[in-house]
This record gives sequence, structure tokens and C-alpha cells, in this order.
Amino acid sequence: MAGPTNTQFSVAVHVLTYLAGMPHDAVSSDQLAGSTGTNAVYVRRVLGRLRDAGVVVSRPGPGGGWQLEHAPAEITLGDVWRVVQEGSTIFGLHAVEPACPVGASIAATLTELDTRLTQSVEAELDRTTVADVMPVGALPEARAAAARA
Amino acid sequence: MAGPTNTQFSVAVHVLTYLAGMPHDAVSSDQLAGSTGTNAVYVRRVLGRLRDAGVVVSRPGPGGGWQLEHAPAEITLGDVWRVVQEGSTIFGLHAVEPACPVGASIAATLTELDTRLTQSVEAELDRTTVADVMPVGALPEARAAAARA
DNA sequence: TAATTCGTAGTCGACATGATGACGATTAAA
DNA sequence: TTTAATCGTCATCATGTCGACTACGAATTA
Repeated sequence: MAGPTNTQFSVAVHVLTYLAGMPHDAVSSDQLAGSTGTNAVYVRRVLGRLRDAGVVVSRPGPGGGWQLEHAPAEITLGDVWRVVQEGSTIFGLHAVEPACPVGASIAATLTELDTRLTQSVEAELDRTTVADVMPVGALPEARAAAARA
Repeated sequence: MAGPTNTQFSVAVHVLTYLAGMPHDAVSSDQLAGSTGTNAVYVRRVLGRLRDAGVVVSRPGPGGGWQLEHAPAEITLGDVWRVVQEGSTIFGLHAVEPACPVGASIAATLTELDTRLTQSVEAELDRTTVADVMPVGALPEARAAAARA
């Protein structure tokens, strides 16, 4: 039983970490796609939502690209999760007939349970920031900048 | 962004709750499929794993079917989750090149994070049992039997 | 004006999920 | 012993999602 095939969260964290390592330059979608082993359109789709959420900014034209809007230590993985996985649930719910008492009871319980699980997951993710994911030792200047902010 | 389409956990909980309501009779896959709005083969696949885990028993032949192996109050949803979602992860991981320091750091962090999230989710699920999902007021005899065991 | 980059729509293949049909093995009951 | 019900499992199919890819327009800078 394979896990989820949705890699948007994983790619988002990768890209944000990359941007955290280049605090002074805008990075193009093509460059980020190369770094993550995906493609530019996909990167733009993921980053587009993060831009709408105020996590990154984008600039078109030559020398344009993407940059973090905030310091890496101020972006939690919970923030990223909420943006990227918006509206998704931890487990799926099969269709139930409203007439079935068992089905109705289960639907209510599982829905409430999923809410609790989501909160639990987000709380755990909020304990880690983008700065925590940056490679130790590499890019000392970037780490210093992250710490300063 | 749709959630997971995997309904096995949801169907498993539904079926177990149904069985908890019929403590004296074996229930056929066909009947359970009708109750869950799925089909018999699918029910057998899900219940087959739960039987291997010692949660339910099956008997072939006329009058055969499925029954709970333990009292509903002794089966936590965490037990069901561990059986049904075995090997799955909370979030997907995109492929990373081992040569990339950012990628390696991220892979390690996310893998460890996923372990923590899984534990967190299972702990939350362990707080609810099949008996807790049974409809209140309905099937008083079954609830009494669940309480006795 | 030319070049670069984002924004977005559309299409495509790969893959997972469930539904369905088929058929043999097992078991209870007539 | 025969019959019917049921599980066990395989194969196949339809559907939906995900992500790659192409294409083209808009925005911006040099």
C-alpha cells in the first residue's frame, strides 16, 4: 500500500529551503525545477499558491523569479501545509446513505476525528521552520541571514 | 484539492461497527457490501487483512460470514488504521538527488517528521474504539453486549 | 525592440483506487 | 451424497488524480 502520490508539500519545502539559501537573488522557476527534479510549470503552480498566501513574491522579466517574503525562521512547515493541502483530509470518506443509522453515526464520528487529526498534524508541523530544514554547515552566509531576521 | 480517495479505513470502520451491532450472527460480504455501498470483493479484501491481524474471523459455507474476534470496546481505530494503512505515509516525498545537499537535508527532515506525524495520528486514533462509533440509542442489546465484554 | 520570465490553459501518460465478473475451494444443510 | 451458500483470489475495466510537457500571451527589464 503506497502512500500519497501528492508531492506538492515536499516540493514546496524543498523550494522554500532553496530560496532561503539564496536570500539576495531571485530564482527562476526553471532553476527551482532543476533543483527539485520537477518542471517549471509545476513549480509555478505550487509557488503561486504560496505567493497568494504571502509566503513568497514573484517578479516577471529578466532577472525576475522568486524570493521569500519572510525570514526562514518565521515560516513554519505548518504554514506550508495549510496552503498546499488546503481542503484535503487525512483519510478518505466513503459515501454513506443518510438513511443508515450506522452510516450517519460513522460519518459524524470520522469527520470530527479528521478535524482532530488535522489539528494534531498541523501542530506538529508548526514546530519546524524552513530554517530548521536548511543543511547544517552549508551556506553559512544564508544561515546567518536567517538567524539575523 | 481533493483529499485522499482511499476509503479503506472508512469502509473498515463502517463494517466493524456493523458487525458490532450483530454480535450473535455472522454477516456475509454481500450484506456488508450493501450496507457500505461498495461490493463484496472489496469488503473481503479489507476484512481479509483485518482477519490476518486477528480483528475479525470468517467462516465459509451457508450461514457463514464475518464476526468480530474481540469486544468492540477493545478495538481502537488506531488498530484498524495500522492494519489498513500499513506502509503508507502522511505526505508524499518527491525524488531527490543524493548529491544535492538541500535535497538530502530535506529528505532526512521530512522522513523523520513523517514518523512523528504518524505516531501523533495513531495516538489520536487510539483514543476512539469501535464501541464509540456505534449509534447511540440504536441496537441497545448490542451496546449492552459491547459494554459487558 | 528584444529577451527573459511569469501566468495559465490544454493535453498526455502513469498510477492508484474500486467495481465487476469469473471460478475454484470450503462448509453447512437437506 | 448432493446442493447451495460463502469465502478466496485472480483478472479486467472505468475513473480520477498527479505531474510532465507544450504552447502562448502578458509583464518587465535592458
